[in-house]
Amino acid sequence: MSKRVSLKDIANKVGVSTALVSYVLNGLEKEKRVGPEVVKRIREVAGDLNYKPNQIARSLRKGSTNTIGLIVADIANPFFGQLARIVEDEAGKHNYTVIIGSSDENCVKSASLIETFLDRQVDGFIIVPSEGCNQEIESLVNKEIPVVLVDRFLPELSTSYIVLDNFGATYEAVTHLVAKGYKNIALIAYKSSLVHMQERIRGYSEAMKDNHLEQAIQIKELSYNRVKEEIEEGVSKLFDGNNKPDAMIFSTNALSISGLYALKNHKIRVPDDMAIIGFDGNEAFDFFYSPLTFIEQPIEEMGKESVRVLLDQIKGSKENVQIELNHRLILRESTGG
Amino acid sequence: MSKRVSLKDIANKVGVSTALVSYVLNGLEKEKRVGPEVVKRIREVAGDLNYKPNQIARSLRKGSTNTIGLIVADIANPFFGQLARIVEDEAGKHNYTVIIGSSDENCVKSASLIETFLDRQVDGFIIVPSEGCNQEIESLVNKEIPVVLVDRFLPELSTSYIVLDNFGATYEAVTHLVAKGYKNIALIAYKSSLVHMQERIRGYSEAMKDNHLEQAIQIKELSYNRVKEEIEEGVSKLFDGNNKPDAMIFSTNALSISGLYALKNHKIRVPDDMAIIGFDGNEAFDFFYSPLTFIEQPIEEMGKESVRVLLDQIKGSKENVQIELNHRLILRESTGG
DNA sequence: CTGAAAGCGCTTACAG
DNA sequence: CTGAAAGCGCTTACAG
Repeated sequence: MSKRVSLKDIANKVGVSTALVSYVLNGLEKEKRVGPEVVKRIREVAGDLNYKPNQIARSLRKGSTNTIGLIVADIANPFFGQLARIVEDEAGKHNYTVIIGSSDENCVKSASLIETFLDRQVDGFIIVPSEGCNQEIESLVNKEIPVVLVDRFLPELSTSYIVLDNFGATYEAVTHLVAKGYKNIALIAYKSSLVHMQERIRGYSEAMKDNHLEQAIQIKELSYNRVKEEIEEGVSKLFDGNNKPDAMIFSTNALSISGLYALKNHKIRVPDDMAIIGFDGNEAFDFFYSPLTFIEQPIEEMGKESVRVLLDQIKGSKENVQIELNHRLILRESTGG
Repeated sequence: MSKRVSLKDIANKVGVSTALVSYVLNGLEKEKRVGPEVVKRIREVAGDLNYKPNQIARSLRKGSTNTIGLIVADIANPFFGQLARIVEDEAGKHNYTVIIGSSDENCVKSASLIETFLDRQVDGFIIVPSEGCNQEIESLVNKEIPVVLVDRFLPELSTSYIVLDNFGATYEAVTHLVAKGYKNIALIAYKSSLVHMQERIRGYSEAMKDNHLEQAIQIKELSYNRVKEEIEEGVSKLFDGNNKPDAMIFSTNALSISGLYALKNHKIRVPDDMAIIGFDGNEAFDFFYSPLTFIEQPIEEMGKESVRVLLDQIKGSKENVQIELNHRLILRESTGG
């Protein structure tokens, strides 16, 4: 491997110190400090030698790496893939690089990713927090390492975060179904104490109560790691029960997809046997024979804002910015057109 | 921010040199070199102080970063998201971190990502090469920087790569359609000189010829940046033409999805008006009213192999490993069940 | 056998 | 005003 060109190589060739080369190449010569012909010569030689600064050395010296650590639940999940793409683009505009890790909603993996990224001296974190990982994130906060939570937040912790108006999203979903004449509305959720899930559940429950449907409340809470098995079971049970639902709301993208497979297997007709509302956009929603009404999240805004807020913190802002973004309910055939 | 603990802090506390601490903590004390009580004490203090090595300093010193640069077309595309996830997991097992960039099939962006990653001293690259970027990748090869191409390769360059048997994939797709009685089979492709696309086109063409259907060959080549517009146009034209196709093969995941939207808009009935074969698995394929027959790629193997081959190169192997993985044709209703 | 000293490639406080 | 020297936090060749 041909050795990389360093500041020293340029300095030797021009006959000045590396310090001066560094000043010039970083545009800090302040003109007066050095003759214009030397500046020109340094630039020339740097160009000829195709000099590229070694960011690792610079990072060590400056104590910052221009790197953001992004931890999502699973980069293969389209919602997080899209989010990661926005983060990548936004960070890139500001000369930051992103390293990405998938936690699988698992606390041990999250902790290990945080540690790895910390060892690599990331300047800040954007994290989709998993259940029960408060401690790991709290320790970042205590160390005053910039961190922005996204998609969910931890109410016990005082951090910046960007989330959806989860309560409003499911509340509106119920309201829409009620307006369409549905009454036995079930919610499919994850078994999770995380606030985004609790808020989606609360939005559903409150809306049901406000519509005097509390006796029809049915919530199926599934385990993240056993969704496929449990959703089949859950759908069967809902249908064998006494108050068979006439509508279902899925509270995440992945649950929606799994739910659609279950409905397909059970040959349940949408919206005749049952109306359906999904979460997040998804191509599969469009090609389901009865295109899905769904709760749309502003992923782009979510990604952009999280980068913006994080960079502010990296630049020194001590303010916690807590943003709730608005959903949009996209109406289609699965709730009666 | 509480200052990080460094080797020096431990050394001071124990009363030895940082060198010794480094040896001990890296398990290189060779026992004899230092008394067991000192080893114990160093380990103790490191634990008490919660010492974490600074990887940036280590990287600068060692000249390697344990970081892989992964460049895909678009991390938000599920195919690349899944690939990235495999790469992340495999790399993690070997203590490597992955930085990801999306090129949008654009040469300028690819070049800029390569440069950024190079400045950050990645130990090697896994790249989905874009059209016309031979020069950038060639320069990596010339600098003897480990690089593995994935999904596609550049025949002019001698590098390692992991790709699909693209020729075989479309060849079998045609064969299957012919066996089902279809004759006017069209191919929807990208306008691209990249070898994976050319091979898919060649597989289609050869299979058509081998089945004496050369007069029915119809290939629509679309621009990556204008797929949505052009596919509508393309589908319309195919249907207005003299030899209206009775079957279509889509040659990528994204083309398949766009194609399904077009078919839906044009109210073309699958498989009665037209049989369809998609590329890659996709949830949307399952929920299309006529579930799609598709060419399945072994994404997991592709990701694992690319990491394995890259790490071999990083460890010094000079051998170029060129692997063609087998597709599987998954038969479903869109080609007649 | 042992451990202090040099050095990776930068940046910038500070001595002259 | 100028630029040499110190130092970021490690690792390891090498002098003793």
